[in-house]
Amino acid sequence: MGVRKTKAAETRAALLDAAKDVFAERGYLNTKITDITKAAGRSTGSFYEHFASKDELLQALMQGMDDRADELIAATVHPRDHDLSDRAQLRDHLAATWTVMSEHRAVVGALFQSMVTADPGSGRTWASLVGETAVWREHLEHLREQGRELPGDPELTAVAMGAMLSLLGYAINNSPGPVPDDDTVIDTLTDLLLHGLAGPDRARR
Amino acid sequence: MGVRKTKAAETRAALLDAAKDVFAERGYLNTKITDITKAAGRSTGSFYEHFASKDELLQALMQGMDDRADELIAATVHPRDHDLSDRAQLRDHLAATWTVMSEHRAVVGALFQSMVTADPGSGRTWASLVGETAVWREHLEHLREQGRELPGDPELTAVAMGAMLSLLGYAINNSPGPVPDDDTVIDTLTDLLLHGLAGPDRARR
DNA sequence: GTCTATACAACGATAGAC
DNA sequence: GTCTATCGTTGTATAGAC
Repeated sequence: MGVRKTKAAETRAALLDAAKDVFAERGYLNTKITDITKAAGRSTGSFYEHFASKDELLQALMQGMDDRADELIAATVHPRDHDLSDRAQLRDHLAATWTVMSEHRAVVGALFQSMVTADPGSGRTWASLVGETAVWREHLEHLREQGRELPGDPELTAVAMGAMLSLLGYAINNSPGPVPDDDTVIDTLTDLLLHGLAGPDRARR
Repeated sequence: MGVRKTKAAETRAALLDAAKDVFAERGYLNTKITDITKAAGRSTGSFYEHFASKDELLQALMQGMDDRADELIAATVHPRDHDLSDRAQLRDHLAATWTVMSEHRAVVGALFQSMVTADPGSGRTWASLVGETAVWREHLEHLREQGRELPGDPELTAVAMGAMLSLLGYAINNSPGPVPDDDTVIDTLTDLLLHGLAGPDRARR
């Protein structure tokens, strides 16, 4: 790789990196282009050499996150047979999602803001949740095909779970005060989603 | 009430009403002051005679919604003893929340956008969820005092439930495509939160 | 109280030198 | 590719007439 390309790549990387910091601090929507360039030590004009807009930069950040997330998911979870009604497997899935959200909270937060800000008529929030939870939906469909009774439609159930994780994650990751630690949250969500409020003993009562 | 006060009240009401329509159409964040005044058939200057800012108008809308919501909740739900692990009672609580969100989706959507847009460091999302789910938390604490095992800390559990309802409601209320109807959603959420993915029969397997 | 007209600030985006 | 300087747009908020 030539020197010119290297320098350009460095600037691009610097902008992406600075954007993450600034997004974490002020939020995506409140961040101006100049906030990013200032934090990166570059000029306004230079920004547009690499990104057409703030939104395009966000897409690039998301791409980088997805790449690593796919690795994690593919490597950690996914034994060929997945049974979300098995405690260990459900917990693994929730933990994987939660971990990704924690490790990339700046990007996740930015995407969340971007999603919620979209034109109401676009249905982007629903579409986004459906996409994020596609794997869970497939697992639930698989369970249903095996004759297991589920709370309801697999897609709706998966989306509901995703909604819970997403907004709770956003709330916790952006809370300054005392907040439950990751393991506590994951355990609570696992039990809640596995056996509900009635708990595992209900049939014996 | 004098004529002058009446006219002023009418303009105020017209602005509030128009704001709801415009928020529903474009979303709160994408709505400009002039969008509201135009829809209300009033002038820009007149707006500031009644509200200091768009945010203050939103607070007024929220106030009006809360008043009616409190009526509904107080009247419909709340037998002295509340048991969220009782299917009918859980369903009533979920249905009440869901109904309020549906009937006031413009205001709820606006509040949601406003909440998510807030400075990340403010912790407003977490605080807001805690506030909205205070009643559920109390019910869960009551259950725990009676020796019932719960998935986890009552506040965390209640907030998780609220997160699920809030984001799912936002997604569904702003989706143009085919989406599950209210009863289906409420039934699914009830079963999911009552018995989880494992279902009521787990102990017998 | 309500209107019209406008001042003013903020920000996105580009032009042109280096 | 990167910079400085600047244009143009958009939206908030106010001034002053009625």
